[in-house]
Amino acid sequence: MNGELIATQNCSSCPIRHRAVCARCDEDELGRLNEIKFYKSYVAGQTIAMRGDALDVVASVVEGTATLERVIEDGRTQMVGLLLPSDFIGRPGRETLQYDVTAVSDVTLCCFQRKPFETLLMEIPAVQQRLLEMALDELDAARDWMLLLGRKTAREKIASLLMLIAKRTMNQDGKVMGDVSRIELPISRETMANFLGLTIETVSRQFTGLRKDGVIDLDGNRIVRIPDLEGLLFETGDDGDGGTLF
Amino acid sequence: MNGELIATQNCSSCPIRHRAVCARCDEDELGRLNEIKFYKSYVAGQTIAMRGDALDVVASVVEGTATLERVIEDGRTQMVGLLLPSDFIGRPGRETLQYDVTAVSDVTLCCFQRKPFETLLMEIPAVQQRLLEMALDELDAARDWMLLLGRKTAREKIASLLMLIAKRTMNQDGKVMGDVSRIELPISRETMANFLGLTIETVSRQFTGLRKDGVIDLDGNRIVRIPDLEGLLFETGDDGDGGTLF
DNA sequence: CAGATCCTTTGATCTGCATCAAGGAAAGGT
DNA sequence: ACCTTTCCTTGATGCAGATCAAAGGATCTG
Repeated sequence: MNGELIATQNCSSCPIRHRAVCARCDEDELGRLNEIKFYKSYVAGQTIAMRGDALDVVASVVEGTATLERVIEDGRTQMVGLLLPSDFIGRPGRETLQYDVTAVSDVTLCCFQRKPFETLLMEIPAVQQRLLEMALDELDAARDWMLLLGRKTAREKIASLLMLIAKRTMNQDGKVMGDVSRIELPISRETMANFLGLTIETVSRQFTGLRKDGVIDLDGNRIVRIPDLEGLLFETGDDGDGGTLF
Repeated sequence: MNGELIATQNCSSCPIRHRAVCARCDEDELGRLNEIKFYKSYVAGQTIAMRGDALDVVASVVEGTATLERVIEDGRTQMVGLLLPSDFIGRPGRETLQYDVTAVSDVTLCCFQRKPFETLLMEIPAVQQRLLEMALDELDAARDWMLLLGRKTAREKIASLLMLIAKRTMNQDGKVMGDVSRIELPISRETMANFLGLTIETVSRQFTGLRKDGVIDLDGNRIVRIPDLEGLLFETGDDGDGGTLF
């Protein structure tokens, strides 16, 4: 990782402490995490780390969005993880990174040297427990994602992605965050394509298709209006009882 | 879960203890796990549990193969997990099951009531740590699987599956287990199709295609001979430095 | 503001896999 | 051994999405 080191802050001021690794720690444990942590920031588009890199740092996303991607030699790329604030990068007990990590927007990471972090892990069960919870949540999300990649049509894939973004716009930390019928796409057509296992042309065509069918309105190419959320949900092929994808 | 209760065995005789949840426990901790565990067995094809079922039991696979699947209302089915001996079913802290669980072969499970298991989890860090390790391994496997589903061709999917089975035939618990050039497929064409996001017809055609191209030999429809493992690896589209898929 | 670069859309065409349909082979039951 | 059922293969056809190609729109730069 080659991002710029910005500052060492107190963990109690860490904006993600309530959901990230330290969510269950007491003050003493927070202090111990503080001793080994530091912040790094990256600009949009920057490569944070590449497959094969030595994994001597693990980190939590504090701000911004990053992606995990696997790439085949001929250039085919599949996104395998979308990292949002509080998500974790790297895993204890592994020496090298398995994926390319890229900053989609400007990103700030809260980093820990892996070795001392692993030591803390053994001594603070609350962190271990929190990591297990996060890993299982990600596993559920990955499995919903596999259903999407393996069995959904292009239109269903796009609709699922829109629902996912709509849900997140609506609901952040359990708080309703504003008008669901107007959502802003935080990622480019190419990023969507790599997320969904499609080409950018197909993504674009599906957007115009959904617009022509009156399911969505487009305002520029980053703002989507959804007059009828139920109508969109119907397009996803989901049964409505809610997957756990993000 | 409606399998037949067979016997309560001592955990130290549990055939999977070296890799499963109890891998890191001392004798005292094993004793505590023993108090709450019991075995159940299922016959090939039997449904072990269904999406939406109350998750009051978690379990380790002792013997046999089971699958996790997600199903859309119209019948489209995607396998999202292949459970082999030592793999874990269910997750602490969740009330209902997210997937259909089916026995592919005859299956024996080592079960724990979820509530007391969760209590033990808080008290025995070794189990917590082992679960985290297993969850992270599964997450890596799921991500390789996503690359396969999203970006690989039918032929590459089949080749990847064959490599996966070959690797496992070759290497079980670090021990070389016999001739790699002759592998037995443990699953039907339909199961493969649901694994790979294909139809059974396409799976079948790809097998005949690989045979006609001399990449594999078929002996019946469950025995595959691979004269040239490198040749098969080439077909997978992988770069050879090894994913972690199972 | 002109030029360059990047992102997105749209069109034309192609193709890999799905779908529909039928027949063969294996496995299990009586 | 025969019937039934399930699994697998093969063929014919169709279509969703990829590919190839080109032309807007944005955004950035000097």
